Amino acid sequence: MPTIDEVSDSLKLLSDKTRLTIMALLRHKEMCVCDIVDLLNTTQPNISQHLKKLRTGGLINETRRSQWIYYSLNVDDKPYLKQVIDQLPSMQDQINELKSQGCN
Amino acid sequence: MPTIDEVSDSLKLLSDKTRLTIMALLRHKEMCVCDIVDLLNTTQPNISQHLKKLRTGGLINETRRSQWIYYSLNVDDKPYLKQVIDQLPSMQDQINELKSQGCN
DNA sequence: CAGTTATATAAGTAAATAGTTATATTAGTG
DNA sequence: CACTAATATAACTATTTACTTATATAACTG
Repeated sequence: MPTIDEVSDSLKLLSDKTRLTIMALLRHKEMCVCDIVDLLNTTQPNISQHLKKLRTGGLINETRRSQWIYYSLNVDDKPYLKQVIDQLPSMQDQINELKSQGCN
Repeated sequence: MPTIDEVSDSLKLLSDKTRLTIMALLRHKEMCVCDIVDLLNTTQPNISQHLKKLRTGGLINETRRSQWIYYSLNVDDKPYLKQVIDQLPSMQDQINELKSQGCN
């Protein structure tokens, strides 16, 4: 059973619109920073900072593959977040739109 | 399917420690303001303001019974919050402790 | 190694937010 | 109606937070 502090910390991370959208994106597949920057309408440092918070908070994983750093969901150990994340709206359309271009 | 904005607004309400604790309390039973003030360690105006936010955000109901205003959970229309709220730690011990005194 | 791409970090700013103290409102009671 | 109890509102303050711009780091490429 998680503590109130644990839950509120996790929810604080998810309660920001930009970060929640990132989570909704990563639900589909792992992505590198430039993918996310292209999909959300904001700057690279902004995304980098949000990713760092999600990473530090233990909600996502980071793995470098040559020059790209890929981020992916890491919420299997937080069952109390499962339903919220599972029920985020699909971002498939936005992802498809981007596919024609691609940041790399 | 809720929108990102809906979800992030709800999560913002839940992400505050005081408000999340209030929700954890109301999971057990409806309570009036003075009950909550006694259980959490803070002031009456602080609780009143948090209750107002939860109320405006549609997460709790308010009903007056003579001089007391009782608050209760109102999350049945938000399935994406169910698991988070269901898995909040039990507050039964704290509630029992208070029962011996009672604010009214 | 010089240039370029991907990402992170730093520093600053404006806005949002939680909490406090003081006061208002509403209802019950003698 | 005066008094008290329960709750809400207002005004203020300190802190947090998201975002921006500028710069640093790291990896790849000719």
